[in-house]
Amino acid sequence: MAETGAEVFEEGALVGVLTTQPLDRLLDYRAPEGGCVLGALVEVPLGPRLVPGVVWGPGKGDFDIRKVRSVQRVLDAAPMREEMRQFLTRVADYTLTPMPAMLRLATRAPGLGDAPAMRRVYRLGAAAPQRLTEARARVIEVLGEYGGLALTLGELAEAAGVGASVVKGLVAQGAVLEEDSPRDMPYPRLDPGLHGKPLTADQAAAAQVLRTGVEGGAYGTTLLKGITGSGKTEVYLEAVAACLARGRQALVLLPEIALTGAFLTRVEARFGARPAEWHSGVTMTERRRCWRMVGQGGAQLVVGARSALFLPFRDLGLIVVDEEHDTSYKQEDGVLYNARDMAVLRASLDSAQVVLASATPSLESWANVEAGKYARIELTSRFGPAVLPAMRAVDMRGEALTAGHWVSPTLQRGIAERLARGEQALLFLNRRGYAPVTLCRACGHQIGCDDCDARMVEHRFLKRLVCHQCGATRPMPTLCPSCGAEGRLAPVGPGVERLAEEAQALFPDARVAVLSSDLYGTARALKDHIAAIADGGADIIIGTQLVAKGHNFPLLTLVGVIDADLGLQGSDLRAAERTFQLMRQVTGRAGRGAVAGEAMLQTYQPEHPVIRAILAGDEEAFWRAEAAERRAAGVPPYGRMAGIILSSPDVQAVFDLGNAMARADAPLRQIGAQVFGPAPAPIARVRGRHRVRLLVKADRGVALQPALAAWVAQFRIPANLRLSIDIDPQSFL
DNA sequence: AGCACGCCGACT
DNA sequence: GTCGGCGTGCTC
Repeated sequence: MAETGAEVFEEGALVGVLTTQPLDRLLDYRAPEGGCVLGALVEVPLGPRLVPGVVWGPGKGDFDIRKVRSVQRVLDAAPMREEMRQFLTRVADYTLTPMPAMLRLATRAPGLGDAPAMRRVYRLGAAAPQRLTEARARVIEVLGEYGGLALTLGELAEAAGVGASVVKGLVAQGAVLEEDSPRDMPYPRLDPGLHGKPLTADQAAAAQVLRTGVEGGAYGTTLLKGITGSGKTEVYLEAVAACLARGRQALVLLPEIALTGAFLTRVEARFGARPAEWHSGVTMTERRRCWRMVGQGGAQLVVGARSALFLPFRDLGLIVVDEEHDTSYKQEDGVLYNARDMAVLRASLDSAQVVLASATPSLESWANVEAGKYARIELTSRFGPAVLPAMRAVDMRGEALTAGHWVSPTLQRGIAERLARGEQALLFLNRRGYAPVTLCRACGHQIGCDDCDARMVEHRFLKRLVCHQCGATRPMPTLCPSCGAEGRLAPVGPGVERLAEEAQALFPDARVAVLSSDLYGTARALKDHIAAIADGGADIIIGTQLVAKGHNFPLLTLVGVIDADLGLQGSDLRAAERTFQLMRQVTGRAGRGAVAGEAMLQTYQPEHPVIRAILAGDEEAFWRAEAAERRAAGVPPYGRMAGIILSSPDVQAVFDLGNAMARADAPLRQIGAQVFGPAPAPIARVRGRHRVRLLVKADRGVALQPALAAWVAQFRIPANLRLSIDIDPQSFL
């Protein structure tokens, strides 16, 4: 496993090349003139085209030797390191992604195939200028001022206030030298020795623990927990400093690119220069520079989005995953991976440390701490113990609510009180899906599926109840199966828009604002909107989890959680987590605002342990109750799940294949896994493609991926049908 | 992924 | 008789 130096293939030797073309195996080529090393980035002929690839190993020699062609050329980039090749292989195995797609992720640099971009620069020459005109003198003066620094023609002409011809004239005389230099410059050195903000004793102790970890030079993961204002960033920047001081590279992952600007400024204040940046908002030129410099060691610190995990670091010593609980770490990048988990994998291969920072860690990380896999450091607030909002449950079984309404009279009175005092109220919807749950307004009974733990939802067109887990349907009953009340069954679960309408109807004079990420084109527009609202631009705010992202609302004193029950029965596991996190974040602000906050949780199950733990504000109790729920249901992190999405313009085709897959489940039964579905996917149609979802549930510790691969391999997938596998899906609707 | 080859309908 | 539809198959 140790890297055998630089393994060299002599010219003409057979090499196995992994290309970015969707072929499921390596292709044999002959090493080019001058040979090539293992891991070399190359360009190979494939049919009529040239495609990028990586020399992955010796050739197998099982292909007609007369048809083997030669590697066209070796690209001018650092060869892919052994750790990186292993990382790609492991991520591919875990996420069941074909290797070419992994390679595309790892070579997503613009201009990779190009020769290193050069630019023409100008510096002072040896010869003295003839006929020293005023313009010529200014050029010489500017070049003198900039010392040895080379300027481009445009920069020089502008600085000297002359035309390009003046410079060219001086070049002709030899008074100014014209030369080519690489366009991609190393990033300015960061100085880990500069002094950071003074740390409290608490923070200094935490920083010391992280520093010790980094200095050990081995793998380890630490959960760094601390509420907003507890100095998490300062603390992990100390770990970054220790890493840079050892000469290793560091990576800080942020969940949203909107957060990078502020973070770069903090890095500059701490280390005296700005680090490399990697995310979708960065220009092509800058990306190329970042990718190359990371590979050459000209970038010490990268701040970026999740795809930065696939940059070609030479010697990565530390990965910080900030806001590790954030769900945007798991998203489609062509490859479905969870950046938090893959950061841990990459670090373990690179003998690097991981710091997972969050005020409200994910249950997965909490469970890993409990299991002894991660260390944990907790920062207490410098403002003293957190002040929780006054929280109480609104027992919805006793509230007079008509169908289609969600704001209980109790919550309504609370809102009226706040509005009268000129304060703000937030109505919080903690769910992601769109399907409402069917429940009895008399007793709170939720109609569940006979075969699953999931609740059933009303399908408007079919006028039947549908289980969104397994797809089973049954007629809509008129009587409650539990208490027998007639006509009290209703679909519950508003969308933000309908909730906003209801709030406006209840409070005609109030200004109602909806906060939803899909309502705004850009992150900037959204941020401005949030700032305006926080400033008092609205009286009632309707929002989903988005609101819970670290914005300060000084006027906000009442939070109403519309349906605190969602998620208690497994439809969206993280709903309870989000409710709890919101309570924490409101807490974080209450300490700073002048007025005490209040929270009302509308629930049909006030005695449920998870609800009780939220109300008690007892974090450990909440985690334990939530962990117990999930353990009992056998869902992550105590069981394993995979979602399979089939999509095609042809509805019949997706259901046919889905049903066939559900029947041919022998490979899954072998490992004791179960298949549910097919059922319509959470978003049943996307851009004209019908989507169907199957869910696979297995015990923890079984080899799920090989079984899934064997299961899927039984079928021939028609050309216009796409099958994607989502390991560890975020929601199971 | 491309881009070939290959076997069945409406055109000069 | 051909031009062309995109369904299967190959690319080292």
